Amino acid sequence: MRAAIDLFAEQGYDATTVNEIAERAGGLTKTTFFRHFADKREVLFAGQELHSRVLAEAIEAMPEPASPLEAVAAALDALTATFAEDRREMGRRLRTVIDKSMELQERAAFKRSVLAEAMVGALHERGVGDPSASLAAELGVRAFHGAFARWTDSADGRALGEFAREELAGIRAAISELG
Amino acid sequence: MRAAIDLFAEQGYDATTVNEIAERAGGLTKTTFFRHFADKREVLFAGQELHSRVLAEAIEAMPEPASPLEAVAAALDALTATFAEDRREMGRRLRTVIDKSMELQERAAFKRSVLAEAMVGALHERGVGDPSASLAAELGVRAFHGAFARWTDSADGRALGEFAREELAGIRAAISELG
DNA sequence: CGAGGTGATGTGACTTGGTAACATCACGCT
DNA sequence: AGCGTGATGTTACCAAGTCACATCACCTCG
Repeated sequence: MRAAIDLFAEQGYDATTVNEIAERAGGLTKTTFFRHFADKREVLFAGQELHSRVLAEAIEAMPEPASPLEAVAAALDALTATFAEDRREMGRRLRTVIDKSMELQERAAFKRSVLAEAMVGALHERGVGDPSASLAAELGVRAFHGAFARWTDSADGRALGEFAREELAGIRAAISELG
Repeated sequence: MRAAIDLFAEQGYDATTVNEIAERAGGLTKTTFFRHFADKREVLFAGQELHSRVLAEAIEAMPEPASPLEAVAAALDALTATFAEDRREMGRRLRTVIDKSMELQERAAFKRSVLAEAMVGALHERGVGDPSASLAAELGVRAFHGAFARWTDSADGRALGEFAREELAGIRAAISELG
């Protein structure tokens, strides 16, 4: 993964070949790469099934009298807590690489929808119906996304969770102005 | 496009080759296919730049004292008006094909985000800030998506716009229950 | 009527992502 | 010493996508 992101940053995603990545990652080959990652893009998004699980479990673990948005907020707390400060720089580089490639943006959009889907499932478990469940989930994903962007761009040592809570608060406030 | 959707429905997306599509579309070749569509998936999503334009222009054309959600509602009216009844069956087949392929779902997610981005841009033009603009846009996209699904599954002759207005109303109602 | 231009298509060669079958090697266990 | 097992390599293959060049139909203009 480090080899890949380095090469993507240096030469761009399209100009980088899977063989190059494998080679830089310690003299490996294409075959080995594809044993670890389903496709070339996935090297930048691997391990997100874990994020889905964290979100879903946090929602399911929420004590009963909780509103959908409260459950989602708890899920964001659980997820953001897994992002230590030392992943911030890597996240920033990741974001700049993704921003330059439509293919990668496409995968990112899909991954966001998968995260949302995980939360929707968990919310359904607790009896939240649609469209409330999808709505709460999408707002949560949007909050996380915005928080991640601000976190990776930030210089001070504020934690990702702090940004996420701010984003969610901003969203809740904006909702009333929608008309 | 018809050849492609037929083949995808018959054999699945992965099992269908671009050469087959081109061949079925009147004895053409791979090369010609790629002159019309940027890639294999795009054959199912071509022409959506038009949708983006319709949405954006409707929002920009909205008289001044309109809330973000009112503008988005107008945009949905404009877009849904372009979907005549005779596209319903095609839409249904499109949806069942996409539902079976992760690759196609990925492209669909991306296209949704592009539509949302178009509305965000137009809302910004009229001075709507963030996160209100993104929020209104995403709700609009979600409404359209839900409406499209119900429309393609429906048997009666109700128009897509009718479903869209219902979806939007449902979303507005659900917002207050989010907590 | 014929010459040249234009747009859509075909051909062939190429790169790369991605898959599959089989071979190899290192390691640990018994 | 021998036996699995997991990670890797090799080779061959298919299909997506690109590119340069050729062809053909059709249209227009002199």
